[in-house]
Amino acid sequence: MSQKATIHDVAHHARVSVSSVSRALNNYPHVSEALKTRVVEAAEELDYQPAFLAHSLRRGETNSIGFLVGSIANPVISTIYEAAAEALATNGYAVTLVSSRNQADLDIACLRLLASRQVSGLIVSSASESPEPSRRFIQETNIPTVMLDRAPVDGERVFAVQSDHESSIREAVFHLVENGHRNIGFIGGPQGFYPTQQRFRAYQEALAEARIPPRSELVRFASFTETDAFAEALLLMRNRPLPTALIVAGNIILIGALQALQDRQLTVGRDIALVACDDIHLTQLYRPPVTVIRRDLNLLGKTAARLLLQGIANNGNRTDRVIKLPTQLVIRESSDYLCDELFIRG
Amino acid sequence: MSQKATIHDVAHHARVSVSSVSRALNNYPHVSEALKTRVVEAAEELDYQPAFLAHSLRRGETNSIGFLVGSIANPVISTIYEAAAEALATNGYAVTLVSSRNQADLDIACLRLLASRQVSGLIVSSASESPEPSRRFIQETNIPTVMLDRAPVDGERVFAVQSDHESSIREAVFHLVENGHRNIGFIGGPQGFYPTQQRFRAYQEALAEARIPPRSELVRFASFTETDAFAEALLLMRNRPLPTALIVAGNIILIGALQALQDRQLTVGRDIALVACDDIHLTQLYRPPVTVIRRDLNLLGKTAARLLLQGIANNGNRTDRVIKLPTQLVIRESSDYLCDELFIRG
DNA sequence: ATCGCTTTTGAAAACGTTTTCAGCGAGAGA
DNA sequence: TCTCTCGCTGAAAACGTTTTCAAAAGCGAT
Repeated sequence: MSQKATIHDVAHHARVSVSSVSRALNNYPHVSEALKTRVVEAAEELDYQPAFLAHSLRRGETNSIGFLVGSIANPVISTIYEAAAEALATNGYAVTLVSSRNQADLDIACLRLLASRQVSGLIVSSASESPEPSRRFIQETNIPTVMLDRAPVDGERVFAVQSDHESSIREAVFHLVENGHRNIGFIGGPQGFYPTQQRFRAYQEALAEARIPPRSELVRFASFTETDAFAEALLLMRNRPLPTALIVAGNIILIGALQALQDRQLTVGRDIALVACDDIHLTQLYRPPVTVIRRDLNLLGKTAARLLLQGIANNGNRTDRVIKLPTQLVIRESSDYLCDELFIRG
Repeated sequence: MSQKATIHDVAHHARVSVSSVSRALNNYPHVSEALKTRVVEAAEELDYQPAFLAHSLRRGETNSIGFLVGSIANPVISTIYEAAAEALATNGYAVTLVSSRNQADLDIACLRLLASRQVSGLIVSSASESPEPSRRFIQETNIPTVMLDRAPVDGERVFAVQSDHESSIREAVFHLVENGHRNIGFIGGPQGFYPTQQRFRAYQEALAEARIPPRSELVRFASFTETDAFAEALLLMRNRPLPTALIVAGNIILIGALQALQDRQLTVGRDIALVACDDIHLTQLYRPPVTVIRRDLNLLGKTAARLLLQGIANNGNRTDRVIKLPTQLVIRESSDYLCDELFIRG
């Protein structure tokens, strides 16, 4: 009673063999009612809990999945994590979380760690700009994997769940153009970062469609730190022409951008229109409230978990490989006004 | 090469016994240089990685620690997590994170899950209001545990790292009193929640010291959701007298409180002075910037990791049981003005 | 009664390590 | 030369399960 009871103790207590105990407790066929009840009673009496390690070693499956993030301090990621982890937990999986601290070169080490722990599946939301080694690793290790907001890797059992950044960015650009803006700035994350690529491309295409010539002085890319975003935003504000509107592609970037705007004494919603990505608390509470491209982070996490569980169960059969979830432009005061230049030009 | 190489393969390749391979790779004494180099070469050639499960099963130690949180979407917790996890990772530990979703009754299930995974240590930052079963469980399971901002449990190897909420709350109260406030409100988390208790007690004591009679109409407690905090804050604002200053004990609570203030058309820094806990991005970017009780979350996480590692290594020897980290009142515009009533009274 | 089939059970192998135990040389002391 | 120690190595046990294999038991049909 003081130490952990093993399956042998249960077998001894119930006066049966260990194999019978295992069968009885795992609901195998061909085990008599009498034996089963005796075993269950004995197990309860001894408070028997199967040893996870021995179980997994023999079974070759750990019932745990690895979650790789760039930083869990990012509220978007932590929300997705929370949703995915809940879904996974209800299916009996524990999740071990590792953070690469937004350092691309640490990604591969984190993946190796998780693989060496023999996780049954992988959810990857790392921040690598040039994920070649990681991609190859995932590919050849063949652990069922779902990538969050990344281009899917070629591989038997690699899935992806993405957000439809493009359509909402386009919508945002048109919204700004309609309000008279022609100098629309863009600050994104690292250029190799998939969501940044998607958003930037949509931004460019929408501008072209609106017959507004692109100006490189109006776009900047930052790393994942708010200090860097702050610096890049300041640089953007030093250029001429000054943007009358700004699309900020990322919630950490938004922090830096807002700092920069305050630093330059620019009033959001009057001097400059602002559109941000992801509806975090800050965007709602900021004065004026900031226009935002919203997505259902909860759904994103749940979908990732579902896809992964399917991938684990289906054992490589063909299912949907990548799912793209919708986004939604929520217009708030930060951008809901007519640009001065509209009148100047008009 | 296609499948994983086992220690037997290495032994065969190097023409030695498996036991020698194990000894050579684990730097045991009494192994000749010649044999060692041969083994190491063979291991590298086969890209041998010890099977985690077998290793842990035999060794009786998983080199992984469990982290229980109420919600990882709370930015304070995720920051602490990030710091602790980094320190643990550099010491060779992986951490499996489980969230009780702020439901006290789920705490015990989460702990059981982690215990069944045979974690080597535990960091607990759950939100249980009445953690009796959890406390008992931790106590009797005797896994080295550090509790974050909780009253330490009695147990051989249970530690705690806390923050000195009291002194800064006192300081905050005196700061508000000096500025002429006498109706100082307080909104906290659940009453059984340790940090709330500490903060509320300090609030009461400071008021008493300033010879301001306590008024129950000025204090409210909320759960961990911002919607509940919003509701409680609204209730507080319906009472009379209206507070001229408000201490908000928690970052999630702050969200709800700010929503309520905006809802009631009260301008922070003019109609009402605001002091919040924990310096998140929002508090710096809000206009006016909000006065805050800051603590070094990074240090908190690192300290927890250090304490836990000591607890695991020392095997129950006496070390510091609880460490209390300093906090710091950072006065910003949200409270840095004189209260109107000062003049009315004066 | 014997045979064949099905259900039920136990013994033992297997998972991949670490650790214990014993054996084998070689050199030292008697 | 014989023993004793000491450094090194291999065989095998152990960790706690699951799974395979074989055997026993029950049972209807020949």
